[in-house]
Amino acid sequence: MPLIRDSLIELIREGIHQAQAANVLPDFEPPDFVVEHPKQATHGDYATNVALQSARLARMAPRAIAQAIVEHMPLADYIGRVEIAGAGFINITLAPEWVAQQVETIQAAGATWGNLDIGTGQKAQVEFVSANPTGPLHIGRTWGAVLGDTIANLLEAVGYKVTREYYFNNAGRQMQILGKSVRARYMELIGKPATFPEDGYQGEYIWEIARTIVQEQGDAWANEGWRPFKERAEAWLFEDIRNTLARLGIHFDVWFNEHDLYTSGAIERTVQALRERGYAYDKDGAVWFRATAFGAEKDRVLIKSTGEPTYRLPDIAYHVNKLERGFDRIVNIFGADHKDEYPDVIAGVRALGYDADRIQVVIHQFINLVRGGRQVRMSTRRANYVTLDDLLDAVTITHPESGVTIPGKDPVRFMLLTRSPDSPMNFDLDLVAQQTPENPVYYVQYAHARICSILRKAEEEGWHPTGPDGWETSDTTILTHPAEQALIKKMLELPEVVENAVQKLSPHQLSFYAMDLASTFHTFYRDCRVLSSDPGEKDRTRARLKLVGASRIVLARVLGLMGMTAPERM
RNA sequence: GCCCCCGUAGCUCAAAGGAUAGAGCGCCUGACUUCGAAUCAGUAGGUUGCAGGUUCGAGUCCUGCCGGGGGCACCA
Repeated sequence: MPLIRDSLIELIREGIHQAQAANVLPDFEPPDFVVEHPKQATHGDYATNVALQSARLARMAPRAIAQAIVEHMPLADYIGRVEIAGAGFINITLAPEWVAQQVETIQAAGATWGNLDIGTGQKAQVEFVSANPTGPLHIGRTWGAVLGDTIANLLEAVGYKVTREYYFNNAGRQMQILGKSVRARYMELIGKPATFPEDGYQGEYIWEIARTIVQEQGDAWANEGWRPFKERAEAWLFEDIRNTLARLGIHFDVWFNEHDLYTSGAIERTVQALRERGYAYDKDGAVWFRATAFGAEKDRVLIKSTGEPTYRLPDIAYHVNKLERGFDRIVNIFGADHKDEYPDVIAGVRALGYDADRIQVVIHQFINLVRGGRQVRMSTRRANYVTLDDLLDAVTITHPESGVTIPGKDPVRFMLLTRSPDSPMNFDLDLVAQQTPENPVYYVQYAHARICSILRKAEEEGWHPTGPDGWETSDTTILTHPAEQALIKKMLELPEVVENAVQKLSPHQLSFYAMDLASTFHTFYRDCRVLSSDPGEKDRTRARLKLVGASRIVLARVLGLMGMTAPERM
């Protein structure tokens, strides 16, 4: 079934056509118009500004246009009332009987509720995190991690076959410094003279890696250069990064290694192809990319006069590789520091004749770490950062009474998903430390736990979902109470929220929807007693249990899309 | 100097060019003998950084300015 919103747009377009055919409206091309959920409940469930948008084209008063559209648009079974209001808005209210019946639809869809057929049969790839293995993941990386994983979840929900990919640079100078840093600590541990590199990594983890090597090798590496230390450190850090990401609920399908682009010859082929097409040339001993051919201010160096490629070359080769793997849609999650870089990559891909429109980039701003009211600048090199592991430890809470533990990924993911990626974020460590149960994260989860509690209680009292008289088979058309209707309508919005979030690559809409849904459920809970021992209320109890069951499905689904747990008790 | 993002309630943040700018936290008031009070109902809190412009209509689009962040490499 198409989205109600899209279906309404069709009906309205048809209304315009019919009115034009009847000469009630003059001929004009219907403008782009929106069908949205009005802020005010008295304005119905959906509203459109089509008449206002058409006023100039039709040379008529908006209200008169609205009148003509309303009189000529076909009705559907889900439409209850159509009204003209204000300056010329058309307000549409859903039919209560139809709404009530939709509980059945949601129950039948189960865990697939909210899924759409946008990318069915297509392959998508999301590249995110992609931090170089020079240290543990810090808080600054967390936003990209959560954004990428949630966008991947959303793409899966709309039908794409999704590959989650982590690209890491293990060929550059930073890795060499890492190796030298570890080597220096190692030498110190086995009592050999060593000088720590001036620009070395100062974190405690360098000592840990060195101690690991001492355990494994004793002093056998005393005469080794930095290379084996770099190899061992890289492996150690990857283990660490992988574990940290797993705690966030993130699992990658592909760990793409920059080094492979060299060994496979992809780098060489990329330069060659650019040369052949006239987009690469030699100057001052370096190889340049003709970025100006694609609107850039100046050309960029691909290979330095020292013979080393700049980051641009492997990045272009990598994206060519992605496209050759046949992805229909490629999403990159970058921090704001890469904002001016990716146009070069896109240009490079385009220069080689590939369809760069398949590539989308989500840029997120930086996390501004605040402690004691002051900004903390993060730097891996100077070991001035808060690790994601430490953060996850700090926000994992166990409720003293129930003994239920809510993993740290829940508040972390939720918090990051209440921000638009465009908006810079202040992350106050003092506030994180004094986590309270009043956090909206727990508000949403509490609604789910409360639902589970009702269903448990129902079970105890003999109300079963299946079997003879099971509530899953109940007739829900009696659910006409305003709180029941409001709850069902809110659940019906999920597919639209998913569609919006995918289209705008803005997963933060999920968290606001989740809070809204939880709130609507809590209001229903207050107004509508579910379990009744009155024999005359049997049908109502069964129908409401079906509604509660559907609410659980939708809440769990949203939490799942956000990568959070849906606790049955807390 | 040039380019990009941001500026909305005390704080953290939402808001397809639409109707009276919304949540959460915090403040204040009330509600547990009843399916979970991690809840609910209510109060207070705003010149959407400033000044112009476009539009029937601007937090949203355009111009200028102020403030914060990011970039402007033969670093990644």
